[in-house]
Amino acid sequence: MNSDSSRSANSSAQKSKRIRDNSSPSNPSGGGGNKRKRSNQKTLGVAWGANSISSSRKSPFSDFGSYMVEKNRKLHNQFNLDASSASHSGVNSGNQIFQGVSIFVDGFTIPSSQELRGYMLKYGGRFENYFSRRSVSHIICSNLPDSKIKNLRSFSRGLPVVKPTWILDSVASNKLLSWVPYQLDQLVNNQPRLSEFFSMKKGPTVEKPKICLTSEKKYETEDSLSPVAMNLKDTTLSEVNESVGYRAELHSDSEMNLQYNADAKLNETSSDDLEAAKLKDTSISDVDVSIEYKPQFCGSFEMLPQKDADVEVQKGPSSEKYNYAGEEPGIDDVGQSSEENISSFHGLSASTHNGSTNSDGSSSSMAAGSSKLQHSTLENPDFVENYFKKSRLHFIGTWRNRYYKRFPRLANGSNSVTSPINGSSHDQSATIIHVDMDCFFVSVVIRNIPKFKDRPVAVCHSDNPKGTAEISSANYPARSYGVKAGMFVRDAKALCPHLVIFPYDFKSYEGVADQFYDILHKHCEKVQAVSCDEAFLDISGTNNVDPEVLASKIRKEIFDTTGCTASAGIATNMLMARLATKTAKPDGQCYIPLEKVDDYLNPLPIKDLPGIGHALEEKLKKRSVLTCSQLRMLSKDSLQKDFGLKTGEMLWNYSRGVDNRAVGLIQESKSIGAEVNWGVRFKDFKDCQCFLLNLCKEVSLRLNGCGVQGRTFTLKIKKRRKNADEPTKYMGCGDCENLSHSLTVPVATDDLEILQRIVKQLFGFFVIDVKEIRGIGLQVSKLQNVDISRQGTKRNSLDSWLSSSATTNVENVIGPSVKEVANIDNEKQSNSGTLDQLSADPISHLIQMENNRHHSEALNPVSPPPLCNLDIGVIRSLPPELFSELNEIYGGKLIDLLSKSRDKNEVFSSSIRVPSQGSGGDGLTLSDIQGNKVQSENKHIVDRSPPAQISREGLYTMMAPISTSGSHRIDLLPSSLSQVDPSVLQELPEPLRDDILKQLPAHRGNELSLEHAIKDQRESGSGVENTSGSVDPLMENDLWSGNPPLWVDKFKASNCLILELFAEIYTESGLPGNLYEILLRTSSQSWHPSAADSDGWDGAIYGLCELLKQYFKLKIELDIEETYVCFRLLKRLAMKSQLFLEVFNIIDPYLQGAVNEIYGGSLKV
DNA sequence: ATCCTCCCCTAC
DNA sequence: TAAGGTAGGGGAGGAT
Ligand SMILES: Nc1ccn([C@H]2C[C@H](O)[C@@H](COP(=O)(O)OP(=O)(O)OP(=O)(O)O)O2)c(=O)n1
Ligand SMILES: [Mg+2]
Ligand SMILES: [Mg+2]
Repeated sequence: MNSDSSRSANSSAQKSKRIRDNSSPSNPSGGGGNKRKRSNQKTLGVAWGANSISSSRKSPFSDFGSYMVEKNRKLHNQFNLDASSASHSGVNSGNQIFQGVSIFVDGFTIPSSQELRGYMLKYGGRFENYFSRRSVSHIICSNLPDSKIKNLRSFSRGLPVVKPTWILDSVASNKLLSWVPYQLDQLVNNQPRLSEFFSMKKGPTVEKPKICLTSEKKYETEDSLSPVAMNLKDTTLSEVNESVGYRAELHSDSEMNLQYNADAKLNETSSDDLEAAKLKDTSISDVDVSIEYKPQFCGSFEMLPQKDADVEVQKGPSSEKYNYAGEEPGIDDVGQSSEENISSFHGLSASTHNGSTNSDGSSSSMAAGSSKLQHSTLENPDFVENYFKKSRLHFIGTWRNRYYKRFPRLANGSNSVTSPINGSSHDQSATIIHVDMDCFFVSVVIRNIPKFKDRPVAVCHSDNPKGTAEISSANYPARSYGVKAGMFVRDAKALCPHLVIFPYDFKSYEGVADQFYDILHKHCEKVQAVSCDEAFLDISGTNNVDPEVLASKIRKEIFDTTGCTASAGIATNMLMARLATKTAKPDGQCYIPLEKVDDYLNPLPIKDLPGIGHALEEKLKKRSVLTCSQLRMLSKDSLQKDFGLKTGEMLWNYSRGVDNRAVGLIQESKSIGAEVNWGVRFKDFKDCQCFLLNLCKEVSLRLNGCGVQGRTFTLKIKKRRKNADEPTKYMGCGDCENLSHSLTVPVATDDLEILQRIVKQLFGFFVIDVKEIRGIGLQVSKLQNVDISRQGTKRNSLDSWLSSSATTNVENVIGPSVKEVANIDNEKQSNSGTLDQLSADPISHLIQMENNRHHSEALNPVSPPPLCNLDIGVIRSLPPELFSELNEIYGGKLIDLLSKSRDKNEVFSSSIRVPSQGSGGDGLTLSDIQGNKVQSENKHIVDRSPPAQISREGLYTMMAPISTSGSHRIDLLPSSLSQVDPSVLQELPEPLRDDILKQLPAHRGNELSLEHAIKDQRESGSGVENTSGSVDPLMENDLWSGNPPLWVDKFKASNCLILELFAEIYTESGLPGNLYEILLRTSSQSWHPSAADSDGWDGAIYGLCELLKQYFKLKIELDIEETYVCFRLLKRLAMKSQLFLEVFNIIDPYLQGAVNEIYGGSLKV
């Protein structure tokens, strides 16, 4: 038995309908019941998530989570160790050669940074693991690549870059030598660095095949629904008779004449009745279609409102394939000539086709048995382009888009479903009409050839009695032979040798569908389109209309206008109306009043309920549920347990005739895609690439046509199942595994090139031999309107740093903050100016000014802050271009400011360590301590390992989520308030200090020591040493050291996205010391009393954001942990599609490259 | 809890 | 020969 029965409803012998292609005879669990078997072959696709496969990968970071744990543990230990040793030996005993010197070791050095660190520590200097202009006085490095030198220049202006021998020589001579002779000359060693890992060409692939194998094995044993088991069931007509007989009772008398009786239906003699009915209807041709409803045939859904786009689209490769619209849908172009050769497919084809879709010229030219691959993707580069033109499923699948184009007002217009319809949906007095054309495709193609109406007719591509072309639609005489849609033509012919086959006529379908909907809209406001031949009408409000009369009227008008019959069902909800239609067919109508619902449903086979397909039917059959009455026996709970919450409820409701859906809503589409699962055969990767390109073009055009862009891209691949037979169906896909991977990028796009890049990346996620590919699809979701997304990018420039969420009014957040800062500045100015650090951000102001320039109507004009309010550190760290621009704005005074400030660095570093000369004792901030304790092992990894050790894979793995189980999180923060730099605390505004102490009622006693420490700090500046020795466990609970620290909650409640995310990330895995340092420093620095700011937190937020900006920008090169944090932050921003670009645009270019690569190159165009 | 990914199911 | 597309709903299981 061939397992490839896919979606074709095959011959009566293979009645098994389509389970899954792969259904094999022996899985008792049934097709749908299979537990989820995920392919294990996902690889980079889960880079952003799921560490599930990390164990199967070999990389230095294969287990980043435990790595972090271990590292943090070490940090802690070392912290304690060094803290104590520093107070004893380090500070007191050693020669303070390097007093005031704070070095940052960049890149590989001889001696190692470890050794250098040792020297610094021993001789009174400082060693920074992270570069910060504020804390570092000298950069030590042996060699750096060109690009790095350039970077260094731009933002470390003024800082000496010195060779490590300076340290050694100084130690040797026991005094601090001038660093000048040791300045790094322009040598470049081109040492491989982290940044190069990012650009490495080849991703890791070695192990994928292995993974793949296991997944295949899995699949071997799975599935296996027996197609044999479930057959023959519905070939019998008895069922039908039964239900038909039953439904006769339900018919309201008035419609009896239009009814197509069950007996007749199943009877050869039925054609007479049919003819009679038809004639009857035809005779009543008094209803004329008003002109205004004449179809416009603008069918092509890819047409854009804008001209340019339109033109562009028309030029596209597939510009015409969707144009199903013809000049006249009319009852005109009949195939009179074909009347003689009733059964001649080609004869009819010739007349009906009349040059519409055709392109037969090419196909007939082949003739030569140039192989059956003629129509495959092989040897046919235009395959994609041509394929859809001839696909019926494509036609009906895309019809809705064209419909929406015709009636755009329905999208948000009066049809809104909200209150009135919702009300009526639960209202048992609602009245719903469902209308569906009878055997639509057949009806249309024979609508003007009466003599075929009582003969068995089907629409199909092929008349070949041995062919595997599918029947699209069969008329009712044909159905009496058992011919059904989806069946292979050879099976249909076997059942009904005289079956007449007509070719497709998509243009006419389109035209008739337009007429159909014009009529519906004329009679009812609330029309919900289901498909090109089917719709729901909600006529609940209209009191004076008899639903049955209305339905009758509509049907008659449809027939008069189109020459095709329609059937209608009337009931109190959509479910019952639809069931009624089925009963009514063909050419009839049926009303099921509320009180008849139960009687109607009880004997109804569950398969007849919409929503129950083959899978559910089989599952239920196993529970001996065949009819609705049997289904009712099951409790809702058990249904929900077995089938899921929603599905269970649906089953429970439907079996009782309950359906709460409301008619009318056109929801904006959630996804757009294109796929081809026929004729797909590749001999090599090149074929595949070409196909993917065409698919991308197609999708890009469709996105364009709909005026949307998307962020999530899903590539679907049908892969020939192992050991699967050749497909039964000619050029079919046969028995396949369905695989998919998706990628969500930060910025919505519809751009072909970007699409290609994304798809290329996605394709790489699969591990697959292209020869095994039987189908490919690309779907785009997370759609956004194109003008909205454009707006978004425009709006996103500056302010969003402080905006918290999409729903937050930017002005509410920004406005006050900016203002507040201004206030703060003023206050400080009037105060003493001792610390005016960080008050304003030149970058923001620059951008703001830009905005003002371009949009004179700028809401919040802000003039550049007074010179004295500028943060020198920030100014200095600006890239040269920005600096000079800003300098211009300030009339060249910035340069002066810079040179002046060099002498008095203290101004903006009172709470931070002072690079030179630290104010007396150079009080250790907590983060200093921390920083010094940080082992440089990460630096080693970054700077010294051969590139191969940090593969891209390692990077991805690193970014994978870390287990959040509590034990994995190690607090990087100091364990006690007493470890906090007193100077920091000193600067805290009263409210906060009070707040802190209030939070620690049990620790009141420490107030004294706190005060004491502060006092000490004031006098001698060596507070830390004094206090750090006496670690007080009672102080555990303060703002910085709680568990989680208080600041985490504060951040989470800060209404500032970035802070929230940082808090999240911290909660999951801790933060690198340097980031923590920034948090700490910022919180204290930007703390300013303000009337509008009850607890000062807003100031901290603002300050932190500013600092983060610097952080991202200043970083010479992030070490692994920092990279990790940055990635996690970026990933979250990308997911939320907020602030991503703002951050991305200012991060280190290397990092940008890496991120861009992760997003398939969708970022830098 | 809520989201996301990777499916499966359903309908035309 | 033959054109097995499209989109939404939803579930399982994992990440957050
Ligand atoms: N497997 C299928 C199902 C449907 N269609 C197309 C042809 C149908 O004519 C049209 C409408 O589908 P219906 O389910 O409404 O079927 P018909 O209109 O053909 O018959 P019925 O009288 O049962 O509505 O969609 C198709 O090509 N392949
Ligand atoms: Mg129909
Ligand atoms: Mg239909």
